[in-house]
Amino acid sequence: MSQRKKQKDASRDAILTSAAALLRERGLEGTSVQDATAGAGLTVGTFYAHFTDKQDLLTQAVEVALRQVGGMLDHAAAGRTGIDAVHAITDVYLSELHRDHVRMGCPLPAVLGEAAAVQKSKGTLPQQLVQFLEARVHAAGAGTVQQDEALALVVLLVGGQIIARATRGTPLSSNVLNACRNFAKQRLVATA
Amino acid sequence: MSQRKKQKDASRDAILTSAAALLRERGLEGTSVQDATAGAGLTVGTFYAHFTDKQDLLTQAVEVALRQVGGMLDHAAAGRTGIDAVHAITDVYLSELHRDHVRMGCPLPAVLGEAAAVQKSKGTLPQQLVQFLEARVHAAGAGTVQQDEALALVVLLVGGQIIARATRGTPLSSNVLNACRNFAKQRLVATA
DNA sequence: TGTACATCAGTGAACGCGCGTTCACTGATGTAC
DNA sequence: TGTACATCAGTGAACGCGCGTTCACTGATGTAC
Repeated sequence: MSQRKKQKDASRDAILTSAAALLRERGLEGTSVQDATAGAGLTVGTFYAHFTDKQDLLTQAVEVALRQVGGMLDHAAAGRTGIDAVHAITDVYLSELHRDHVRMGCPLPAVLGEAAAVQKSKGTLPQQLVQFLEARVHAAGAGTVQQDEALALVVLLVGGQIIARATRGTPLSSNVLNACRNFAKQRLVATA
Repeated sequence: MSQRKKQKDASRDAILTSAAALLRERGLEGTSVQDATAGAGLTVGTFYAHFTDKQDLLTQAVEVALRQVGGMLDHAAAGRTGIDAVHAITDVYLSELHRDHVRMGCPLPAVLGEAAAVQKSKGTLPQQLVQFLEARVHAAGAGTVQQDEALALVVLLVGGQIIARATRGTPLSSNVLNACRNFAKQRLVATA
C-alpha cells in the first residue's frame, strides 16, 4: 500500500475514533463534523474526502463504539458461563465506572435517547444496536436466560445508564445503578 | 382580571401547551422557540414577553407534560390498591398506545435521553422527574413495593418506552414492550 | 540517478440555513376627564 | 356618554452564531522517461 493511501486510511480512522468518542458524550446531533475532524487533528475541508456526509460518519462511528463495548462485555464474561456470565455483564454495564467513562462506553444510551436523530436515520440502526446487546446477553446466558428476559435485561442496562447519567451528581444516580443491578441479578437468578 | 391580562395568559398557556407537545416528540433541543409560538398561533416576536428564554419555557413545559402523565397514571390505578395498582400503571405506561401517542404521553423518555440538553440544564430537573415517577409507583404500591424495586420499575418503564420508540416500525418494538411488562409484573408479584 | 509532470490529502474561506434573541413599530384595549 | 391620551400584546424584520457542505488552491508524494 502506498504511503499516500496509508496516510489517508490513518486520517479516516482518526476521524472515526474521534467521532465515536464524541457521539457517546454529546449524542448524534451534538457531534459536529467540525469537532470530529478537529479531534483527529485535521480541518473540516478534508471531511468529504473520507465520508459522503455526516450521517455516513455517524453510522460507522456507532459501529466502532459498539465493537469496543462488545470487547468490554466479553472481557467481563470471560471464564464464566450461564447465569454467572450474565451477572458479570450486568455488573460491568451498570457500574459507576461505565457511567463516568462515557467516551469509552456503550453508545446505546446516547444514541437511543435521541428521538429526533433516530427518526432521521430511517433505517433499522436502533434495532440492530439493541439486538447486538440482546444477542450478547443471550449467548452469555447460554440457555439459562429466555429471550424475553434478555430483552428486559437490555432495557434495565441501557435505561439504567441513561437515567444514572442524566442524574449524575445527585445521590439518585448511584441508587438507580444499585437498584437495577440488584433487581436484574436477583430476579434472573430465580429462573436459572 | 382585565381582558388584556386574560388574553396574555391565554397566549402564554397556548405556547406552553404547544411546547409541551413538541418536546415529547422532538426532545428539548428539537423544540424551537419559533415552532412553539407558531403552534400557539403567534409569531416569534412575542415570545420574550412571556418567557425569559428558551430554557425557561422548556422547564415549565416539562412540568405541564408531567402533570398530564400524572393524571394518566392516576386514572389507570383508580380503584385498585397495592400490587394491582402497580401492575395497572405498568400496563398503561408500557402500552402500544403510549408508545404511539408521544405528544400526549410522558416527557421522561424524551427528556432523559438527551445527554447534551440535560447537562446544560445543570439543575436537578432530571432527578425531580425520576422521583416524580418513583413516588407515584411507590405510593400506588402502598407498602408492597420496596424503594429499590420502585426505582428498577421506573427504569423498565422509561427505558422500555425509549427503546420501543427508537425501534418503532420493527417487530422488536412490541417485543420490548411485552418483555418489560411481563418481566416487571411477574417479578414484582413474587415479592408482594 | 535526475528531472518534469500528474496526483491527491489536506487547507481555509465561503455559502445558505435555522437557530435564539432583539427591537422599532402597530393597533386594539384601557384610562382620565 | 364622548374624546384624547397611555398602555401593551403581538408583528415582522433584523442580528450574530454554529452548523453541514462546497470549492479553488497548495504542497508533498508518486510516476514516467
